[in-house]
Amino acid sequence: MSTILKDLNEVQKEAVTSENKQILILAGAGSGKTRTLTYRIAWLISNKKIKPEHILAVTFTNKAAREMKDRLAALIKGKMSALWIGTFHSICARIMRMEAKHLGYDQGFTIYDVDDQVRALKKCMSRLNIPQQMYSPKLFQSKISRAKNNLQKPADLVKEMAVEVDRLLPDVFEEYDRFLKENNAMDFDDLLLKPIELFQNNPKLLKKYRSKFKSILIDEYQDTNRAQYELIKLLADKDIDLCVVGDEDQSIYRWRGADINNILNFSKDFPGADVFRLEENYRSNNNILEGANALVANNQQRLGKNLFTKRPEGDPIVLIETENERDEAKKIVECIHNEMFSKKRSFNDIAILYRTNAQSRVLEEELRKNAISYRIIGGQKFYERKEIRDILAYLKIITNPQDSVSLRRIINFPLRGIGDTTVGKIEKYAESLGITLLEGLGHVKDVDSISEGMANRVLEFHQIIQKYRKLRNKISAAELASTLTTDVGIINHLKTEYDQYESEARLQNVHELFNTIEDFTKERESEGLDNSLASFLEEVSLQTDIDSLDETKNQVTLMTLHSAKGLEFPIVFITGLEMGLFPLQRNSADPAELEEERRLLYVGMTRAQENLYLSYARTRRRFNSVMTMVPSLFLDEIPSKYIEIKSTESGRKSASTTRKQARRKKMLEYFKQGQESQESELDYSIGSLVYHSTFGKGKVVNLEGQGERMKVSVLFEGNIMKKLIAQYANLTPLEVVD
DNA sequence: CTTTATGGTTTTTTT
DNA sequence: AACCATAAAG
Repeated sequence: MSTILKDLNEVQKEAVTSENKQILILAGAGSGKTRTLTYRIAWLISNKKIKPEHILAVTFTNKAAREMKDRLAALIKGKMSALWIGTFHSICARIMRMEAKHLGYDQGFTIYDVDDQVRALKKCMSRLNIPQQMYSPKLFQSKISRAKNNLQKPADLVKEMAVEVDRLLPDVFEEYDRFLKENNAMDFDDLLLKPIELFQNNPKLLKKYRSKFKSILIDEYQDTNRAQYELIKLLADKDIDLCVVGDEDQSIYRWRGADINNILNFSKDFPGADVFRLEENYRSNNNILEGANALVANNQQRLGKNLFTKRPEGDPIVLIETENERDEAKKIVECIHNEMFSKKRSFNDIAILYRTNAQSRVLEEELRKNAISYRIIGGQKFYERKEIRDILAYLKIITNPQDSVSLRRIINFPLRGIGDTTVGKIEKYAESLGITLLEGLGHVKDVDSISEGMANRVLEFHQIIQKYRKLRNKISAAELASTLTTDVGIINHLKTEYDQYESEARLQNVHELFNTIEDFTKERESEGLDNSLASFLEEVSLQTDIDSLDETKNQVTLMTLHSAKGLEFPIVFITGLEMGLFPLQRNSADPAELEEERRLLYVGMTRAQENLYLSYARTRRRFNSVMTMVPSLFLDEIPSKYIEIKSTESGRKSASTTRKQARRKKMLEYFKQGQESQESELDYSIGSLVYHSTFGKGKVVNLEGQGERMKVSVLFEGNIMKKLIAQYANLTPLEVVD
């Protein structure tokens, strides 16, 4: 172990070997915080003789957990499978799997994601006779989630008369929780709340876990919310080691309930705690780091620190000024080419970051046109694709027969002639008897007003589900998924209901899913861990996009700034630095939110090791109209001595002071009148060539309608004909050929 | 009763 | 482009 300590600097070493019961490590970006945390765990095991099964380590992503586990295994050459390491959500899910019965849940409970939650809420609203046209289920979803994150129960919410939605909220909330229980389901927030409830009501169990986890370590502490904080307070008794690591300047999840005060007040919460500051940055060149430091210095809510680096000055930060989002994408491609040729970089070294997922499309198109291979994190996730969700719904109802949300999703998919009305009748019948919807299907013959033919179709479906419920413990999860998918007719549906192009893509996704299930079960088996279907579904529900990032492929990475947290790249592009977009419009009014946007940029900038590019566009297509954009105020907060401007045309390089003045003036105008200015710029003509991001090159063969409602018929390569609505299709005109 | 066609709406970030 | 709600068709 002593040899290992050589890899650490003085402060890191002190933090790793501190004997204090409570430790706060304030670790700036790139200061080796994950390293410190990993080494502390190694030190606890090898020097303090704490067994891995007595250590609980919380990371922000599953990927981080996996990496830390691997590093540990290499460091101390011990078996790490007994170590409890994962995200708050996955650790809580694991606890709940074991203790579910104490809260009246079955062990096979389903985890509802936002989509499931909204479906559940719709059902609850109709039970309460609340019209969905007037109140959106999504609004209730976010309000309930917020309440749960703040540890509020329905009764804690005041029925304020001011807003109608808030008056209805407690009732909807209560009904929703009841619904989840009936369905043996928990939403994301419940995963954190239920263990708290469990520990508060069951001192014996709390004691059990307190003696299990002798040492608790938490990464990214600045992004913990109230519920997570409460859980830590419960578990981290006085004689338990608690070590938290974080950076208040990188707190970017306020909107999700994260409370920056958790880290700001740690020393008050745990008087006598040791505080260590890791202030040497090993990642970024000096220009980048100083630029980022200057930016974040504009925030009030921070403990303040002096992050420095011994690395070289490096190249200045490059600011790319562009005309519009397409121009922005083209300039970025140009810069990528430069980097590739002049510095012999590979695609792997490059990340392009943006504020909103919607910005990725144009970037993707340009990259594709230029044969630059890329991967995209987030946006439409693999497990959220329709065909995958449908198969998962089948698997969910097989592991949790109470789950009516999943059942409703697939009862008529593929189409088998069982419509809403029939389901409604059976549901009513089931509710009156207090049985589950699935059981109700079995008794469909007892329901009046359902015809014999219909009842037979329902029974046929019921039998197929029962058949696989019986099979579930006899054959492997992968085998079950694949035979089921064919058996219920999904494969056939995918083959026949889509054109060739789409059908192939979707079938490929389905096979990828089967492979994933197989890999998962085999890996879990070899580690001697739970490899049931339920555990696979849990893993899927809690997976983040970043978790599937495969760094071995040579590709440019595209993702949101939020997803980029914790990563680093030699070259980073941050796009769309415009008022209203970054900082995002609705966030700039509230000073606290503006500070969070600033931290988000800080996080983005500090991902870069050697080269950092910032870009903005003068006009941008947003919400279906072209808007005039004003450069982000954040650009003025980075001192110009760190910046080199790469202007678009005519070398319009005014002195920076005049530029600033102009920008301020424009900003004022912007705040006064909001933003608008539309241009209609859809000019396609019959015979012109266009490019589409999924279908490729094609030729316009017909036009219908005018202006916003114009429809374009395009014949794509491979004789695929598509009729597209011009304003949404996002077609790129190619050179016109006569 | 179910299926299909149509039109309107939507986009902030995510466990 | 995907999703929903609604209306008309089968």
